[in-house]
Order: sequence, then structure tokens, then C-alpha cells
Amino acid sequence: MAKNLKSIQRREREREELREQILDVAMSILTKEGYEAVTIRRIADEVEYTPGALYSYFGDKEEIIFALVVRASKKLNALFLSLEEALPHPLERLWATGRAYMRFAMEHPVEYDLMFIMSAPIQKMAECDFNETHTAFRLLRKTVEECMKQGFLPRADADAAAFAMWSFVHGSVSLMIRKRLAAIPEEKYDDVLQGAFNFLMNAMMPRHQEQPIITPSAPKVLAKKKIGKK
Amino acid sequence: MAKNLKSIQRREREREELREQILDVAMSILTKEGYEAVTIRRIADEVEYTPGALYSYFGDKEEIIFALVVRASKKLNALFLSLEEALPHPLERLWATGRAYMRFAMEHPVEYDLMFIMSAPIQKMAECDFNETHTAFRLLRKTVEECMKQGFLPRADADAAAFAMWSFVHGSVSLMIRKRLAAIPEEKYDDVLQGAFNFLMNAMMPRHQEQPIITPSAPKVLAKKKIGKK
DNA sequence: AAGTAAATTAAACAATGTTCAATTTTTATT
DNA sequence: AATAAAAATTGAACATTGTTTAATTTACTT
Repeated sequence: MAKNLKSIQRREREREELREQILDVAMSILTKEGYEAVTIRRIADEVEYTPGALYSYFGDKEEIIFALVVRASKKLNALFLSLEEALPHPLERLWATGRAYMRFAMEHPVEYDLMFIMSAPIQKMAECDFNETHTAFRLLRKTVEECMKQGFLPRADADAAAFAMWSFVHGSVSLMIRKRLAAIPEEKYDDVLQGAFNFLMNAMMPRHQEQPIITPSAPKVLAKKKIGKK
Repeated sequence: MAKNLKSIQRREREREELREQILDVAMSILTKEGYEAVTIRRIADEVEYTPGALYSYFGDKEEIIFALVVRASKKLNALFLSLEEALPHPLERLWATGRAYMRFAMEHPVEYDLMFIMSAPIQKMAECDFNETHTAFRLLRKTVEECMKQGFLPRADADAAAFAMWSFVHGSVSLMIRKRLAAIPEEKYDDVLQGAFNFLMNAMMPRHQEQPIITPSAPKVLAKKKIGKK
């Protein structure tokens, strides 16, 4: 009767490990080969199980995708929270948050797509009360409110203002990620992104300090320079 | 040898009609039941043909989806062009274009999704030199340039400014269409949208005239009335 | 060692996009 | 009007997909 607690704990841990491995593999396939390549059989292959086995770890495919969304959201939220405590000055924090958001999207387009663009996981997102983006938005609104109180932003409905800023950053990166910018050549993406960000921020607060979104020390640019000069 | 021109023309016309009918049916299913319901067999059923028959009208399913994108784009572009010639004043035109864009998206979310969010048709969009959005962007940039020249907007890179504005409107409507706004209750969507639009426009041009995006007398309501009268 | 519970498999199912030989329908020629 | 040629359409098949379930293997408890 007194079941061995150790072994049941270990089994639980092993289950959790396989669960994580499934997600690792799914994310890896998604990143390397795109959504249509993410297949139950393909994942099962790579974790060396049978397709049916996955169904004792996840209810269905959508649940796997949703788990990837949760993962990505925690990553992004951690980033926001670190800025929250590192930058007490609200205006500075607002800027930094905007830049960080865009940088995250450009450097992790697949994760961004999962969280904010894809339609695949929205069923599960509606079912579960998934409040990661909810808390992120509250953080942004709080920052906006502080900026307004301290005179850095024109006073207005904080919900509307926060939504406006979020809309801009989301709009710009999602147009790029989903390649809806035929009018702009791809090599100018970084510049236009930077220019648009500065244009809007300048309009809202004329006295800001412009800072690069994608810094010169970022991997991409460095790589290009090296190739170009040689 | 001298083939009957009349009959070949008629056959051509009949082919074109079926092509259009296929697209009508596909769009109708997409609108009513969502993307996963749009199936070759389902379309074939509704046009009373066999699944294989559709393949002599479209190369593959993606080509059908892409044709829907083309249709929607023509509709939106016609809207932009009508504003272009109706409103010579650039600032007025800029405002009206922004509002029209948002209204179009909120009233035709499926069409908007096809054009600017979905990943399904992007392969074909890249292959064909599909320049509808390209010309729309040029129109916007021209308007922005005129606004700058006449002092309604701060002088800056027109590409960046136009992109900034497009990013904002796209971002706001696509967050709503893809239901990524857990933080905001659905019944407040219209208000927040309006508030955000005004906040941003106010910031860029302090002396503007606020106008509703979704008016109480919007086409939706009118259309319903008309149908009712008949 | 035996028995029980959990995990895993193997095989099947229905539905998907797509292809292609066979057949029907339409058009052109005699 | 009959027949040959061409075009359009079908019907049946394929390979894949997500998912289910009875059977089997594995792990654990007694």
C-alpha cells in the first residue's frame, strides 16, 4: 500500500523531461523548417517514440503549439520585468521597453510569430486564462501613466496611449516577419525600423535621446561588415 | 484549320466564370467557417464539380488563396484611389486614409487577414511581382511628403514616417483580428482603437480635427437598413 | 515470482492535397 | 450526319496528416 514515493517522483520527473524534449524538438523544427514541417510523426521520430505516445504527454497538436507560446511568453516577460527593475525612470524605461520589444521580435521571429501573429494556438489561448500578455500590457500602461504624470507624455487615456505604442511596435515587426513590405528592400529593414521608431517617438516627446534598436555590436551587422571588407 | 473563334471565346468566358465561382465559394467558406474549413473537396462540392476538376483552373490550393488576396487588394486599392482624387488636401487625405484603412480592416477582417497577416499565400506573393501593396505604400508616402512640405508634419525620412503610420494602423487592427488583446475587453475595442488613433495623431499634429473611425452611421448599419426596406 | 499499473506500440481511421489514366463532352472536319 | 480530334471531367488511387484504441511491453509493488 505504501507506494514507493521515490520512484513515483522519478517517473514524474522523467515525464516532465520528455515533455520538455518534445517541446525542444517541436521548436527546433519550427525554427528551421517552418510550421508545415511541424508534424506529430516528425516530432515522434526525433524524440524516438511512436506518434501515439505523444498523446499521453499532450492532448493534441494545438496543445504542443500552445506550450511553445507559453515558453516564449515567459522569456519575453522576463525581459520586461528585468527592464522594470533596472530602469526606475519611466521615460527611459518606456524607450528601452520599445526597443527591447522590437529587438526581441527581429531576433526571435518564430517566437514572436507564435505569440502574436499565428492563428494556430488561439483556441487554447482563449480557453486557458493566459495572462502573460495581460501582465505585460499592464506594465506598459503603468509606465505610460508615470510618463504622463511626470510630464513626458501628453495626458490622455492611458489604455489608449499604451495600446497605440504597442500597436506601432507590433505592426512594424509583424509586417516584416510576415513579409508584407514589398515596397521596402530587405536590406533597409533595420534602417526603416529605426527611422520609424525615432520619428514616432520624436513626435510624442521632442526631447528624447535616440538610441539604436539593433546595435552595431549585434551579430548580424558585425558579420556583414566582416564579409564586406574582406 | 480556321477554328471557330466564337466558340473558343465562349469557352474562355465560361472558364472564367467557373474560376470566379470557385473563388466566390472559397471566400464564402473562409468567411463563414474559417481557414481550416476551406478544402478542395468542400469547394468542389459547392460548385458541383469533382476535386480533380479544380486543378485545371488553379495550379494548387495556394493559388486559390492567392487569388483571394488579389481580389481583396484590388478592393482596398480602389478605396485608396478614391480618397486620392476626392481629397486634394494632403493632411485631410492622410487622416481619411488612416481611418479608411482601419475601418476596412474592422469591417472585412477576413480579407484583411488574407492580405496582411496570413502566411498561407506568401509563397505565391513572393513569386508573382504583386505590387498592389507596393502602389498603396507609394500613395501613402506621397501624401506624407506633401504633408511635410506644407508643414503639417515634422520633416523626416518619408519612407520611415509612412512606414511608422502604416505600422500603427496595421498593428492595432491585427492585434484585434488575431485576438491578442486579453487586456482589453472586446466591447471596448472600438473606443480604444479610436483613442489610440487620436492620441498618436494628436502627438504628430497637435491641431487636427478628430473624427470617428467607426461612425454610428457606418455602412454596416446602413446596409442593414436597406436590406430591411426591400 | 506473480500480479498490477503505467507506458508504449502497432495498426487502423477519416480527412487532406494532389495526380493521372480513363471516360465523357464538346468542337472541328469530312 | 458521321467521325475524328481536342478539351473537360471524372474516379480512383497516393502519400500525408492528426488521432484513437486494442494489444503488448515495461516498470513497480507485494
